[in-house]
Amino acid sequence: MMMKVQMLERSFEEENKLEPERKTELAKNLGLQPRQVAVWFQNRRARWKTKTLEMDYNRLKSCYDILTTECQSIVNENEKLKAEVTSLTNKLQSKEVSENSTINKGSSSAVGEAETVLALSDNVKVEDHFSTGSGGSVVVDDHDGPQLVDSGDSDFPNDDYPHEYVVSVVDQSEEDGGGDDGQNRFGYALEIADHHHHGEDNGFGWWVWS
DNA sequence: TTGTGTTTTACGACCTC
DNA sequence: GAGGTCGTAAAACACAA
Repeated sequence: MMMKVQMLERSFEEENKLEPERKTELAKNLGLQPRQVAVWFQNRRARWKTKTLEMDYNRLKSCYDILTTECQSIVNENEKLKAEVTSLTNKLQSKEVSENSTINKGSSSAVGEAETVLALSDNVKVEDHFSTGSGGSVVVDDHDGPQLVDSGDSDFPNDDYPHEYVVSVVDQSEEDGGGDDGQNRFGYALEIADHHHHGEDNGFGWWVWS
């Protein structure tokens, strides 16, 4: 009996579909009914499919976990940079105020100029402090996640961050208004997985991870 | 020994080529 | 119509209590 199963397994490894000739030959060699051989192959294919689905699930899950961690570190970095922007903006404003008071102590003709400078400084936008003039990349945060506004001269190290990666982040926040539920993250993970690990179909129905 | 969970075998219903 | 998948019942098996 054990021998028969081993032979069936070997035959299944060679080819998981059963042609009529092979079926009758196997049945003859094993002393089984052709119907039994056919049923055995049907059940074996079902078990194989269940197993591959399980493997696919585990691979996707681990990929998702990695991407979730990466995403969280990017969010943390973003928070750090935002805090830095706030701090530097405050410093700049207090410096401008102290300079104005110095001017006020001077000639009365300087008062008008100081008022002009103050008025201008009030209109300065945060983004302006980052602007490099023309063609510079600016990352703003009016959604939950970072958005690449102008990729013309981005500071993203392109070798380390493939295009698909950057575009994916933008697409997600635009589509759902910056939502961050599990489903969107999962879609994101799948997308990244697809781009990063485009292993070829090995004929067994599961991915090969590079 | 027995109750319980898992695996294997077999079958019917339905689908595809 | 042959042969595939899918869902499921029943038998066989493994194992803890």
